[in-house]
Amino acid sequence: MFFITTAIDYPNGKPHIGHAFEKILADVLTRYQRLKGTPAYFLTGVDQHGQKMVKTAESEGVNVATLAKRNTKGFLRLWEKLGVHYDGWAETTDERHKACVQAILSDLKEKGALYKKAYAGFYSVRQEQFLTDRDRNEAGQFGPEWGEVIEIEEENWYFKLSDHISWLRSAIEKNDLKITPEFRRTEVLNALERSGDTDLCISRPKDRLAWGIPLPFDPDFVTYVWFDALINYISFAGYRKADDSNLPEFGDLWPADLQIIGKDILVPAHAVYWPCMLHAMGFEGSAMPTLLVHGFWNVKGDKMSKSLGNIVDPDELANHFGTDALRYYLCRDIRAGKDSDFDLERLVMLFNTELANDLGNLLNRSINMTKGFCNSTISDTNTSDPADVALRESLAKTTSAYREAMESCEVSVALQAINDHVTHCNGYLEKHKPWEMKKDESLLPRVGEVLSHTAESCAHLAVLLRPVLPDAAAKIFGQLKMESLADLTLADLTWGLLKPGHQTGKPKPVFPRIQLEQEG
RNA sequence: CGCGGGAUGGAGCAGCCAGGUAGCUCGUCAGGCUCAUAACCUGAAGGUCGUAGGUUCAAAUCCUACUCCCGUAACCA
Repeated sequence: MFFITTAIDYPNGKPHIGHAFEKILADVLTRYQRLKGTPAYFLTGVDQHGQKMVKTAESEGVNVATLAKRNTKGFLRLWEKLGVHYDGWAETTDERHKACVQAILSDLKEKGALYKKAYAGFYSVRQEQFLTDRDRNEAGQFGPEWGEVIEIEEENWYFKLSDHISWLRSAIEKNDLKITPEFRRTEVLNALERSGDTDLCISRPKDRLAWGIPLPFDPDFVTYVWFDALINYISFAGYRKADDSNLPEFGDLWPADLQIIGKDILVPAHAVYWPCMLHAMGFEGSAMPTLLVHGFWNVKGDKMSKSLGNIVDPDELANHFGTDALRYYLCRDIRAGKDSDFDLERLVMLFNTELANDLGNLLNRSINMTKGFCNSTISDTNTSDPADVALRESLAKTTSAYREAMESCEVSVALQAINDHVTHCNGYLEKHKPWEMKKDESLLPRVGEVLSHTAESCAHLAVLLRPVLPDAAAKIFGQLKMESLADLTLADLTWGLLKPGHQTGKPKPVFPRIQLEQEG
């Protein structure tokens, strides 16, 4: 089973375009595995615990549990709208998750991997957090933004992270823990080079933060983010599950084939803490996951932020431009782990040119002419005309380039490969001009062959497009009267899907052009 | 300071790891076509590939130095 996870989001507000991108990417890669015929399991969810949630709840004057529930619904609704089909849904307030977290913590305590110690430092009462030297201003003082700053001492629980750092380094060097793209792996190794031998604080006193999972061996404390949120990847995969939990079999899923995360939580959370936690629990190098790190969507060169007020709302975009346009754009306009700029005009441009003008129009003209000139009937496509052979070669090239790109999670490159064949097909039609040929009755058989070549191409391309645009692909299958293609695997994607004599359907634009409203 | 990324025709990007006619999309200009979603096709203009050196028969691609831009700087309990 191919196991894909994403980061779990804080539902302390509405999901933005970055949240949507990550989930769509995971959805696309999951669907690709199934297209290959590989069983796949996609886990995503929300992290409902933590200080952020408590603060937001306070500022909105609602109970934190209520806030979590309400905002989680917003995420669920969006995933439904965007066609993000997950198999497992992780919520950190889930009792099954809590039980797993507590079992793990008890174990680690037994093994001596946890200890309690006191820490003294400067604490901001207003911000409810300890301050470090980095929070000091140029004058070396804690500025007024922190409010009253007092020096206090507090006990907490720590995880012996330092015991695992040298193991981690070799695990990454040996590629037991795989990190893609490559430059992110370099970054992690460099970070480890400079790492100290400090341990990781994993608790908060209950009187300071009660919204979390209590430590099973010290109920005055709740576990803090790491041993809560990160554990979701295994707790919801069935690690140490109860018999009646209705969770999957852990052995079927772990290790995760792809853990999709943003660049912000790679170091230290996912590349340091997480593997070390797993190692402490007894997971060996062979049981380490693969991390797929993506970049961010910026807006006109700036990071998206509430203060700049440039947050892009995926829900609104889907309403205005449709799910296809949004999914296509997010998959098309960002490359392997890099940042990209979100640009509405490009979203519209890419949809209109590549989907509406090129692919959509190719399908439309092919079916339309087949209907008008050939009685909607497909001809034999095992021909030997050089142009036909070249077309089939182009398709084969596209298919293999697509596969190679998808295997390395480069969805954008895979879509480019699809476009290449679309362009070839449109040129092929221009060259043969079936609309001219049909005037000569003796050429009608050839007209059928030509049109069947482009129709067959559309069938193939729609299958390849299925992971990214499942609904649009289904529409294409419908117009070709080839609904069964929705279940076809890559291995069965061979020339001759449309049999001679097959009747195609009625043409109807699959990707209606987006008309930008006239400015006023 | 360190670490990572980037600098390629008007715009956005690929190519660089495995040196050998600089590629894609959009835009611009000129043609063609009319089956099609005012879509499609062809051709053209436009780049000394950030700067300066070096290696080589040959460098966008390798090496060195530098400039500018972006991100990040993990123990924050």
